[in-house]
Amino acid sequence: MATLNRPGAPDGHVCGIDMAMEVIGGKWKVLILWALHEQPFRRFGELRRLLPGITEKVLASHLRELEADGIVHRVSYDEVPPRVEYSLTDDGRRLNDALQPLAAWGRERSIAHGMEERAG
Amino acid sequence: MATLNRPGAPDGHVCGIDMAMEVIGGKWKVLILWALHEQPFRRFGELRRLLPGITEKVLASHLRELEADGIVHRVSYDEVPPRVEYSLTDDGRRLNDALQPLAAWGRERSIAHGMEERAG
DNA sequence: CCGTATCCAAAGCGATACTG
DNA sequence: CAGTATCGCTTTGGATACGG
Repeated sequence: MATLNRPGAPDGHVCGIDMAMEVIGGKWKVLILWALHEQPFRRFGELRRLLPGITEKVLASHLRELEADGIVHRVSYDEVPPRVEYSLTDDGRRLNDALQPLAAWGRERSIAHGMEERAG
Repeated sequence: MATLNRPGAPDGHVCGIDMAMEVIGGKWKVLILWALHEQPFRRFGELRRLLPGITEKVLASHLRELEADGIVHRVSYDEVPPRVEYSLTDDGRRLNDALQPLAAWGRERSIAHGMEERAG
């Protein structure tokens, strides 16, 4: 024992968190999850509008990675103009649920820091 | 509504997760938290041994960032040879607690993937 | 023992232009 | 509408050597 789960560690898989971090590690990924969990599905342009500042390249690549990781489901309709719908898989919904305590921690923290600023 | 909490978004601070991600975003940070939560404190060299593959530079800089973020507490004893003890702050313990559902999700996932490999 | 200093490689991200 | 292609920058992390 006594080592954590990095590749090369004698007895890895102790805490499981870095597996999760690899999935949500991209700069915008948790925000994509959040945007998807509010609705049954979202279209590409809709996500782009919900994430001001993201580029098409980054949105597309993050969506492809989340799809490869089984977090996001993609349905492409063969129409003109094109229509593509993104949604969370069951595992994606579980991931999003598991993220909620972390979100709550972040919110508490931003409130506390806001109070500091007003006090200081 | 309808936008998330990136800088520049009209009504940020909706989900709070990216604030948390900024704190735990470094490659080894969640592992450092995990290593610290098991004991009241850990010494520098102890952490280095617990995290096989991490370099001294990265460990030191991650610890300094976590300290600046109020997650880790550092106590330096003026002795020869030097002794420094790192521990979680209260906020660090809360963060670690908030990480547990994510860790559970990651463990379930690695189990599921292991079964796939043995089946395929 | 507990770090810092320096340099380098790789990844990630952003800007822009273009396509089916 | 929903992407892909290309390029360059910035950030991050790794290797190694050295210092209090």
